[in-house]
Amino acid sequence: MNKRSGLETKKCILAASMDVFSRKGYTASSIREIAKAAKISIGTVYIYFKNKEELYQNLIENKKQELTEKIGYIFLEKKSAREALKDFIRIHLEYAVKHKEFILLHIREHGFSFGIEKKRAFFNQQIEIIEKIIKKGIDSGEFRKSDPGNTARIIMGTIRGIILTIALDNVNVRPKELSNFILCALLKDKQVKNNIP
Amino acid sequence: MNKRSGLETKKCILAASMDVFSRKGYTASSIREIAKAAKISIGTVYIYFKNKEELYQNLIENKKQELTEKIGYIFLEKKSAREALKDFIRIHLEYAVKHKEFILLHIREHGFSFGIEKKRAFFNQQIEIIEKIIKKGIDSGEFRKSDPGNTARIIMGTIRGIILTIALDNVNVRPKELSNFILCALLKDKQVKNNIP
Amino acid sequence: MNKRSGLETKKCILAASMDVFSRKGYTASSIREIAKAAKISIGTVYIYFKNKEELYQNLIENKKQELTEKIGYIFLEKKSAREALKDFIRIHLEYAVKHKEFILLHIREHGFSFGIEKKRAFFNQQIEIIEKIIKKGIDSGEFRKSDPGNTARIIMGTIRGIILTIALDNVNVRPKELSNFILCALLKDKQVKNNIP
Amino acid sequence: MNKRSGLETKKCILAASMDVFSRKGYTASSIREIAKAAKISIGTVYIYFKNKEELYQNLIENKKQELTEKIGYIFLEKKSAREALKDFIRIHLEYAVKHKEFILLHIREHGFSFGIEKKRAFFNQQIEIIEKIIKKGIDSGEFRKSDPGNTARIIMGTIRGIILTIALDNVNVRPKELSNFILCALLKDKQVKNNIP
DNA sequence: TATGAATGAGGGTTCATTCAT
DNA sequence: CATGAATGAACCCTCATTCAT
Repeated sequence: MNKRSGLETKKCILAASMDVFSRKGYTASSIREIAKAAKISIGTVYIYFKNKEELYQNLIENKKQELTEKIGYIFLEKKSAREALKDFIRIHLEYAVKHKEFILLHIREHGFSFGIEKKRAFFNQQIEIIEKIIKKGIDSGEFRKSDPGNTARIIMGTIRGIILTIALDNVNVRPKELSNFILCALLKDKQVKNNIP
Repeated sequence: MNKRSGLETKKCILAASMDVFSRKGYTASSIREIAKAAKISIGTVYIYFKNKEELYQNLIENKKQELTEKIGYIFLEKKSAREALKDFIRIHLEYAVKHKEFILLHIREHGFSFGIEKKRAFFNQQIEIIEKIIKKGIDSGEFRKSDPGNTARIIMGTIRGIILTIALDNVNVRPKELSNFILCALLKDKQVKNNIP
Repeated sequence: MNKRSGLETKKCILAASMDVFSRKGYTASSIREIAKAAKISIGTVYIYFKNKEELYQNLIENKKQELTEKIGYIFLEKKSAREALKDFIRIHLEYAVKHKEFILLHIREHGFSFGIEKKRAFFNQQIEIIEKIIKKGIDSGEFRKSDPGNTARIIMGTIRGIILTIALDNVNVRPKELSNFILCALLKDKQVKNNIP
Repeated sequence: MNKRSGLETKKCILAASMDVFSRKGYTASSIREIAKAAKISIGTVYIYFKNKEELYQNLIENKKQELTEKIGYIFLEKKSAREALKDFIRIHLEYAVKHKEFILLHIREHGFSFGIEKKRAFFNQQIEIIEKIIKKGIDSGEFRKSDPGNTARIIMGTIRGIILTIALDNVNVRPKELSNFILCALLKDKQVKNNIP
C-alpha cells in the first residue's frame, strides 16, 4: 500500500491505460490489465474513474486538448498561406510521431458507440482551418484556383492517411516531403524545392 | 433448421460475421450474435470454422483477394502513366465505397495481434505498383522528377486517408477530384482539368 | 456435462435457489452458491433465467400461485362461515408448514425494492376472503356483530403471526388450536370445543 | 470534519446505520452508505465498531433493551389479568408504531447467521410473561379455562402478526381493537365493549 | 449436418477493511 | 480522533467453446 498523492496515482492510471488501450483497443483491454500495468489494485482504478468508459473518455479528451491547443496558437499571425499550411502539416505530423499510441486508439475506436460525434467535430474543425488557409492563398495569388472546401477535405484526408501510415506501419514520413507534395498541387508556379532529397 | 447446402451455410455465416464484425469490431462481436444474424445455431458456426479467429481471418482473406484481383487485371496494358494512376485511384475508391464495412474492419483491427503481417504486405505491394507507374511517368516525361519511392508512399497514404474519410465519415469524395489533386502535384505542366466543378 | 432435459434443469435450479434464498435472503445469496447447490455451472443458470432478479421473481410467482389456487378452489361451496374459516386457517397453516422456506423468503424480502406491490396485493386479497366469511357468519347469526374489515385484518394478522412463528422458530401450532382461539373471539355462543388438549 | 465528542459520533453512526439497515437489510447496506449518511468518513466507522457485524449487533441490542425495559417496569403491580394483557398489547403495538424501522430490520434478519439465539430468547421471554398473565386470569376466574402455554404462544403470535402488518404494510391497527379481539377469545363472559366503532 | 444444453474462465464493478498521514 | 487512498476477494454476468443427441 504505497501512499502517493491522488494526482500521481491518477496520472499513473492514465498512462497505463493509454498503453493498454492503444495496444489492444477498448473492448479487448481489461481493467485488471490496466491496474497491473499501473502497479495498483483493481479497486484503486475505480477510486479515480467511475468506470471503464469514463477512463477511456478522459484519456481521449486529455490528448485531444493538447493537439487543439497547439494548432490554435500558431496560426493567426502567419504571413503567407504557404507557410501556414507548412506549419499545419508539420504540427500534425510531429504530433502523430510523438503520440502514435493515441492516434492508433483514436482511429481504431472511431465508430465506437460513444464519443463519435466529438471525434467528427474535431476533424471538421481541422478541415475548416485548412479551408481558410486555402482561401487566403487563392486570394493572395499564391495558390491556383480551386474549390477550397473540396481541396481542404482532400488535404486533410491526405494528412490523415500519412498519419495512419506513420502510426500503423512505423514508417517515417518527413513533414517537408508531404508539404512539398501538397504545395506542388496547390501553387500556381511550381516554385517548390524539388522534393528529391 | 432450414436445410441448405454446406457452402450456402458457410457463405451465410461469412456475410453475417462481416456485418457484425464491422459494426462492433472483433472483440466486441460475439459468436452468439453472428449465429443469430445468420439464423443458425451457435454450434453450427463451429462446424464451418475452427474458432472465432479463423472465421475472422477467413473473412479478411476473402475480401482482400477480391480487391487484389481487380487491381491486378487492369494495369499492365495501360498506356500512359497518367491514365494508369487515374485507374488505380478510381478502383481503390470505388472499392472503398462498395466495401465500407470491410475497410472499417480492416483499419480497426490493424495492429490486432494476428494477421498484421499480411496486412502490411498488401499495403506495400500497392505502394510498389504506384512506384512503377511513377517511374514510367518520369521516364516518359509526363511527370516531374521526384523520388518515386517517397512519392508513391505519400500517394498511397493519401488514398488511404481519403478511403478512411469515406468509410468513417460517410463523406463522398469523387475519384476524379482526388486524381486531379494528385496529378497536379505530379504533372510537369499543369494541364489538368481545373478541379472546380 | 450431464445431458438432461431443459425442464429438469430449470426445476433443479428453482429448487436450489429456494433453498439458498430462504436461508440467506436475496442479497446475501450468490449465483455461484445456487449453481453449486443445483450441481450445475454458473453459466447454466443464465440459460434459464435472465438474471438473479428474474430467478427470484420466478420463484416467488411459482409458489404464490400454488397457494392461491388451493385457497381459491375450496371456498365457494362451503356451508357455514365457521367451517369456511376453519378451512381457511388450516390451508394457510398447512401450507406454511410445508413451505417454511418460502414463507421465510417471502417475509424477509417484503419491502425489498421489487415485487412489493404484488405481495401486498396477495395479502389484501386474503383479507377480503376472510371479510366475506365474516360477513356471511354475521348474517347467518353464527358470529357476533363486529366490523368485518377490522376483524378480518386482525385475523389475517394473527394467521400471519402464527405462520411466522412456525417458520422462524420451528414451533408447531396445530390449526385446530388457532381455529378455536379465533372462533372463541367470533362466535356468539362459546360453543367451541374447549381448547385444552 | 466536524469536531464532536466521541459519544456523539457513535450515536450518529448508530442512527445512520439504523436508517440504512432497515431500508436495505444487512447485506445490501454498505459501510460507505452508512458513513455518508452519518456525514463521516469510512475509516471513522471502524474506530467505533470493529466491523460491520458488530455495528449491526450493537444496534439490535440497543433497541431491544429499550423495549425490554418498558415491558418490565409496568407489569408486576397490575391488578386484573385483563388490564395487564391490555397494557402488554398496547406497549408492544406502540413500540411497533414508533420503531417500524427496527421491527423491519429485526424480522428481516431473523434467521441471519448471527444473533438468532438472542432473538428467540427475547421472544420466549415475552411468551412467558403472557403465560403468567393468563394463569392469573384463569385463577381469578376472569378467563376461560385453557392451556396457558398454547394460548400464550397464540397470543404472542397474534401480536407479532399485527406488528408485522403495521410495519410492512403501514396499516394502523389500534391497540384497543386487538385487545378486544383477544379478550373476546379469553374472557368467560363476553363483557367486552363491542369492537364496532 | 445441425442443435442447444452445458461449461468455467474472465470481464466490469463493489465493498469491507486497513493504515499512513 | 479523523481521513481517504489502497487493497483484493467476491459479486453478477458473458462468452468462446464442446459434445451428446
